[in-house]
Parts: sequence; C-alpha cells; structure tokens
Amino acid sequence: MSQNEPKIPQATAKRLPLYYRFIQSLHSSGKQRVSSAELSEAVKVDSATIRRDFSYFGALGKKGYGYNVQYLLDFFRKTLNQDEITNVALVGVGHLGTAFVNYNFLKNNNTHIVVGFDADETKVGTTMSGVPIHHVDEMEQIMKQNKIDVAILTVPSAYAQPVADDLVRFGIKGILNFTPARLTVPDTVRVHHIDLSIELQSLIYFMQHYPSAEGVHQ
Amino acid sequence: MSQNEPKIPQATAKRLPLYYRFIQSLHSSGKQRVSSAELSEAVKVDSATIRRDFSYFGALGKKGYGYNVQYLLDFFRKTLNQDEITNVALVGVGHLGTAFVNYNFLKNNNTHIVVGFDADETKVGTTMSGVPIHHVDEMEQIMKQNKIDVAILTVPSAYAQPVADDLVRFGIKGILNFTPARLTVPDTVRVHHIDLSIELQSLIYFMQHYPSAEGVHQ
DNA sequence: GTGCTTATGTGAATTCGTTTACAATCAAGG
DNA sequence: CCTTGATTGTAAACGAATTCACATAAGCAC
Repeated sequence: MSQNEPKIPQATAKRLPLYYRFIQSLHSSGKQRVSSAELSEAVKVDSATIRRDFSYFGALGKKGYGYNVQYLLDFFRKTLNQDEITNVALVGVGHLGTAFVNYNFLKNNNTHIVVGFDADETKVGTTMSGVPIHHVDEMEQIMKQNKIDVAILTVPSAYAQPVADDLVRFGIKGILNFTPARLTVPDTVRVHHIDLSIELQSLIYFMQHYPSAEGVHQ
Repeated sequence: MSQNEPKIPQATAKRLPLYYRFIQSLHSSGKQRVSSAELSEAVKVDSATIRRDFSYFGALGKKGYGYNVQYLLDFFRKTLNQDEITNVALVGVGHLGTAFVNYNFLKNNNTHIVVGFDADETKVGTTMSGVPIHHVDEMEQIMKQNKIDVAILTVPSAYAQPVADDLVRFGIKGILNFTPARLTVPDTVRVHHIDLSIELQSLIYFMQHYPSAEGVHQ
C-alpha cells in the first residue's frame, strides 16, 4: 500500500506515531492550530526537526501561522493508516505477555491483540481480558484465519528463534521481539528489538559516562 | 567515575551491553577466542562496526588472531562496571511493573529491583518475588536509605510527570520511562523512553513502507 | 491596503554513524 | 626463520540525521 510515496527517512518514520498521538490530544482538547515550537516542547524534538519531518510530506503548514490541527490529524490518520485495525498475535503469555494483553494498546491505537499463544496447557483455553489463548500448535491455522501479520514475541529466549521460524513460515511480516535473542529472518520480515536488560544497562552506562544531555530512547 | 575515558559515541555505548552479554555466553561455553566476524553473526551488527566500536577503547584484539574471550570479558566487566550492583526502584506496580519485578533482570545482570512503589493500598505492604512494595509517600525516605539512583517508571501516564518530579527531588539520576509522557527533567537526569505503542505503530509503518531491510530497534 | 509579526520550509552546514578497503601485524606450520 | 593465511585497526569515503539561519509568505491589526 502507498509504495509510491517519497521515501521517508527512518528516523522520521519512527517519530510519526509520536506526532500523531500528540496531535490527537490537541484535537480532543479543542485546539485549532499549533506551531512547530509548541509541538517541540511537548514531544521533546527540536522544532527544526519537526518542520523537516513534516516537509517530507509536502507543505502541511502555513508560514506565519503554523499547522491546522484538524488538517494534521486527518493527514496523519491517513498516512499512518489508522482507519484500518491491525490484528496482532501475542506469542508467549508469561509475565510480560500478560501485561501486554491487559494493556492491549487500546487507547488511540489501531492495533489490537486478538489472540495469544502459549505452550502451557493450563493457560490454553482460557481468556485474558477477552483475548483467547491457544496452544502454539494451533498457530498456523489461527494466524491464517485471522490474517495476522504482526506478532509480539515474549517467549523464553531459548524458544525465540524456533518460534520466529514458525511465524515466518506462517506468513508473518513483522515481529516485535522482546527476547534477548537476535533473530535470523528473511529480509522481507521486519523485526524490531526491545531488549529490556540492555535498555537498563545502557541507561546506567550513560548515567555514569555522560553527565548531561538528553537521551534518545531505544 | 572514570570520567577521563575518551568519549564513546552514543551508538557505540548502546551496543556495549549487547556485546557483553554475548561475550559472557562465549565464555561460559568455553570458547577461547572470537573474531569480529563471529561476533557480527551473533549480534547482527556489521563486523566493521564492531571493530570500530572496540577500537574506541584501544586495541583489544590481535591482528590475524581476533579477540581473546577472557580478555574481552574482563575488559567489558570493568567498563560496564559489572562488579557493582545497581539498585533500581520500580515505580508503579501495575501489569507491566509486575512483569518487571518477576523478571527482575536477574541473569547476567548487575541490576536489581530492590523496591517497588505504588499508591494502591492493597499492594502496599506485600512482597512480590521478594521485592517489598511500599507506598509512594515513602519514596523519599527509602530511596535515600537504599542509595537508589535509577528508577523504572510504569505509572499511569497522567502521573508520570509529577512522579518524575518527585524522583528528581529525591536525587534520581536515571529513569527508564515506560509511560507515553515525554518527561521534563533537569539535564543532569538521564531519561530513556520505551514507548510500547509507538514501537508497535512504527513497526507497522515500516512493514508497510519499507518492504525489506533490517530494522534497528529503539 | 500597508506594515508588522510570526512561523514555515528548506539550502547549506554540520554532526553523527556506518561501511569500504587495505596496510600492518600476528599466529601457525613446516 | 620464512611463508601463508587470517584478522585487526583505521583512514577515507559515504550516508543519514540534525541543526542553523533566513528568505518567504501568511495572518492580523489598524
């Protein structure tokens, strides 16, 4: 879909959902217009970077005025494909997986965990926050039925690669990987790593070696 | 501590814990030497980048040979200050916070959640996986007693900024922020954001707009 | 209309990070 | 001790991202 748009820098693409969220909150608070300076203050991104980011999509604002909130909102909704709900599978319903099912990315979000998988028979057949938990052996069938192409991976790290291999085989297109394993997948599959120990470790390293300055995040 | 080392690029610093973890696993599997090519395969970072990263610390390897695992291990342990345990506070013991307490970054890690805080009276006074949960009103006293300077923030987003203000007042030096709020803190305090909805959203954006290519993470 | 103020959009400069490519060096084996 | 093969460490090239700085255009007040 929309493969003919100009290629957006990856750094920009990562900030789009952040912008979108704040624009939503502006909109629901009734604000009509906003400047890159205000946005900057709220999302903690330099205002020039915001203007540059927006400019990749053409001229979204007006000189001397700023940006119209409604227009931005509509634009980002379209760009981020927010009218279509993305079904997500959760693979591994341990502590972390459970937290995600309960949270379920509900607010201001077009993503929804629709099914969980686990190998633990005591969990299989239950429902958590309305999400049915199936056995991992049923993945193929259920993933294809529900047209799921994104998975959140929260299995023990020893199983990460084999489970990822399965997911790939069943047609997954994106994996949000919370295990420490660095997955090997075909390059048609997009993997984002969130490695909690490493985030904590690197935070501490930065604290000890970089007295000041703002941190990025991942 | 060790403020006189050469300044390491931030991108490099973020990879250090990743290297360390893999070197540990090499060591415990009895491997004596390792090349940048092998490391590259395992951690999925280009081998030239690894050599460049290591070179910021001087010559850690030998030409034609590679790196001595024991030497690397010792070096990284020292550099990442792994002999000293870092006490961490968990603020907000909801679903996500609970997952972290149970996980507790135990393996191969010098960080340890030693205390949790919550406003919910039914949680206060309990112990989760050996970690005592106190009321947020006791933060000041307990944080200072235990010399805690890192916190994991998993409170509802409306409380994120006020709680962060408290933490700053009680002398925190680093915050791992899992709330969607972009915190305002003095620049002596390091904040890393992990915004789960945004990670999921941006994964989906990348899937739809960048057919191939390897994703970064964070 | 006219002029003042504001804030965008972007060329250019800069900073940061990655990758190429190869000379220098070492281990190992005969 | 010499040769071969392997692998580092880094200079230089490249590429990505950020930031500066300002011409340009729009709103707004009078």
